[in-house]
Amino acid sequence: MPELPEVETVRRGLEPAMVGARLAGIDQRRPDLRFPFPENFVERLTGRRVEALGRRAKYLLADLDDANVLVMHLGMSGSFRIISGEDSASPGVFHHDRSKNVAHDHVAFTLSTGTRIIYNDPRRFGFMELIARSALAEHALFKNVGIEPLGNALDGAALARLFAGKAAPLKAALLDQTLIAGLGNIYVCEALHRARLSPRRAAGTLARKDGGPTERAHLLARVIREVLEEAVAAGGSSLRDHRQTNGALGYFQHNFRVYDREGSACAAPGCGGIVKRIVQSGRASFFCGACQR
DNA sequence: CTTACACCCTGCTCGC
DNA sequence: TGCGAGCAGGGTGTAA
Repeated sequence: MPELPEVETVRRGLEPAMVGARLAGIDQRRPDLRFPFPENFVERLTGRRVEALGRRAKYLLADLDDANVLVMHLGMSGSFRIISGEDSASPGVFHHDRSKNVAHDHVAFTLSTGTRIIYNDPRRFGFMELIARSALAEHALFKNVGIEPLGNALDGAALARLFAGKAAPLKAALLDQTLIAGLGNIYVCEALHRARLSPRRAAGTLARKDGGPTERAHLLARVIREVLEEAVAAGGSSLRDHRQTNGALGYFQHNFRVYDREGSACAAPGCGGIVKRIVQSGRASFFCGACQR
């Protein structure tokens, strides 16, 4: 489930349970996910206190009291759930969720508070890494990561600067994590619809000849921020993660205007177009051919 | 430098 | 009902 809003939702759900607690026990149930776990993963984590839980792009970053950072990526199918403990229900985190196949519970953290936090990932495209905090920014995982779309750095001028001269389609440019970090397939489709921009349009067309932003660049920057903020407020989108209880998690999927809505009427008032599905660089793009240009 | 594509892996849905 | 094909929210490595 994880694009920026989903990862941020998970972060907010885990934060009250994890921050301030020690990792009293770690149950690592296989040697690898997408990549091998770090050497001595269990030994290096046991007894560490979590000082903060942050997010960069689609990565969760747990600051530890030994100046290392536990970096966690959810891949396509990763999720965390919280078992028992004193914590209250938290959005974005599965509590006592029986819909998860425990065969895919790959890591379980037992906290000093008694709470257990379990990482489940059927496809195993996620991974965990331990990196010295001082080396984080220059680490291969992060040195080329682009700007945060919810930070102050994203505006029309930034988009124009990043996209100037690019022949690549807007869809590909927005998915490129080295330019803007955290957007994924859903929110790129949704943002482009809100900006009435075709996913096939060349990214460079959002910059003027002098490199400055066009009106469309300002609009796109604004709607990217808007759709991400709305999705975070909704607890992200839950597509294939069926929840038994706790309606607090992820209802932004009900607000999709184009994603996975091929054949539906365009949601734009008075448009009358039909949502189309095309494939761009191997991934589905949903858009209205009538109002997105 | 681009851009395109296969691939990693499991599970679900759809059409026959 | 069974079965294979195709597809899925991500990222990387390779090739052209």
